[in-house]
Amino acid sequence: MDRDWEERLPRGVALSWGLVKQPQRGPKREMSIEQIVDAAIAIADQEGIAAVSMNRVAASLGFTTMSLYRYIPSKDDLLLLMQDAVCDMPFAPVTEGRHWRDGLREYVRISVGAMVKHAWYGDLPISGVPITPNNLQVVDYALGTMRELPLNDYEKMSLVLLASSYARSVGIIQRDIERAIRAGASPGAFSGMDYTEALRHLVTEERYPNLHPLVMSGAYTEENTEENTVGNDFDFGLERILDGIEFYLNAKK
Amino acid sequence: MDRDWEERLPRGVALSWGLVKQPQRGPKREMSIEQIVDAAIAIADQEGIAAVSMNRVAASLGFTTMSLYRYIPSKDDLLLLMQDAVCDMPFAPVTEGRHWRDGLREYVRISVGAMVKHAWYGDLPISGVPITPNNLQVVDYALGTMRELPLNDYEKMSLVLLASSYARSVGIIQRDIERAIRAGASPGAFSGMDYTEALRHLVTEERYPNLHPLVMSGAYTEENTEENTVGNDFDFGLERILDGIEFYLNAKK
DNA sequence: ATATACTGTGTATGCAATATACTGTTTATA
DNA sequence: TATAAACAGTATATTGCATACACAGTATAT
Repeated sequence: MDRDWEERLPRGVALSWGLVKQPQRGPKREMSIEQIVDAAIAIADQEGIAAVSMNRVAASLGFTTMSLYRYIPSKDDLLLLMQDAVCDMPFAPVTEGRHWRDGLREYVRISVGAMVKHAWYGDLPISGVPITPNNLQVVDYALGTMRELPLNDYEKMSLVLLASSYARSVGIIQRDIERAIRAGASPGAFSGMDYTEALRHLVTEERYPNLHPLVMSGAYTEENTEENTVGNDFDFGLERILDGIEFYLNAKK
Repeated sequence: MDRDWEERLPRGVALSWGLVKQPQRGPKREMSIEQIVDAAIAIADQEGIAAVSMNRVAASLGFTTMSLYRYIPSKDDLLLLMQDAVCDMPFAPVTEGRHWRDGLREYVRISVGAMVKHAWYGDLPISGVPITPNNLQVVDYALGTMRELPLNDYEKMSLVLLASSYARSVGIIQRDIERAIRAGASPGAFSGMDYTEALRHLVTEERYPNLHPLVMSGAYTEENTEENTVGNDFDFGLERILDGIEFYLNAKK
């Protein structure tokens, strides 16, 4: 009955698992961790992660700055909880006969969606392997898509890493595109578009022989064309990942 | 001869391209941007990105805090320059007959190496598509590995995104592993190892049916085994990416 | 009943980024 | 060559932040 392992967890992580003992005496609490995290997320959604300060969050709930520290021991822990909260994603329950490719596609699609909805998510660093509950739920879902595949644990983990890192990158770019559109860019003018002209001057053929043609054609800054919608572009990489997995599975047989 | 595009660049980006005009009059400068960035990187390498403050950097060079602002307009810009400096990577010059798979492997290997060397790199968010000179050099190199392949620009960009995002994720995990080892973890005890025991209690079979077995076997927290070195594990995902590309190339023929 | 563990608050500290004003220096130009 | 303009590094001040600490009031275990 050793509970040593609880103490070894970082405070914020312990909080995320609900491992911090509820107080028995004293006045009733007027807030909750969930409430605080929700308030912080609301602020971040509207004004960016930089607008999230302990003061700001507390004020938005009608309390003083220091009251938050009765619930969450530090701002870093608050950010951790925000991160984990975003990982509470609406994955469809796994249906029986679903193909693994469809499952992984769904996984990436939902992940990207969450990152677009919470644009600040990509601004928080990934500190290491997920160890918070919702984040692990995401990993569990991803693993679930590969349940029937003849792969060992290490292979599966490696593929989860592959898919999730791709989702993150795509999520960041998608977010930037939506930001640019929302900021009033003409529809069809995208992400790096503000810099397209500058890059055409700076990315010289001599110094960037391989990149140069892509900048000139507009492919680099993701200008939309008839044959190449951004969405298709992103799907392309995902399909290559899936192809790679499929190829490996076939080779194993 | 319109130079409008220069003004439209963010200040830090303009700096990274050396577009800011050198002063003509006044006293000789006693520092340089390069010097400042190097000093900041040295601090970050030793004590982490949190230790990098304008005051700290200036003091390490023997100047006052405010003197830095004569060179770099804001701390964010300094971080941007640090990021770009790390992207000055020692890619081997492209040899003629090299196979594209070897090229992409090299690309990922060097990228991961840079992230391990500068552990803080993964703590800086990716703000969007690369637009600084060294970062673009990295992109150029990655594109160069695919020079001979019958792919259009969008396909190539998508694959660069795929490879670089994988490199970043692996780099972060590798860094964590090295950190843990350096922090005195027994060799063979890795990344999430401090939390392994906790996760064994928390990741229940009911709630995490797919993840549970991996946590129990130690595969999730990357415990090393005879058949599965961490290095091999990381290589695995990369080979699947390469397989996916190869599969696609063959299908096109 | 009362000591204890808690609540939210008010105040204080220290650090960080950065604006602004200052003194002294170099150079273009009148 | 004189001198004004543009710059260098500095000193000081402002603002906002995270957070420690002490307080007054409140619920509960003993």
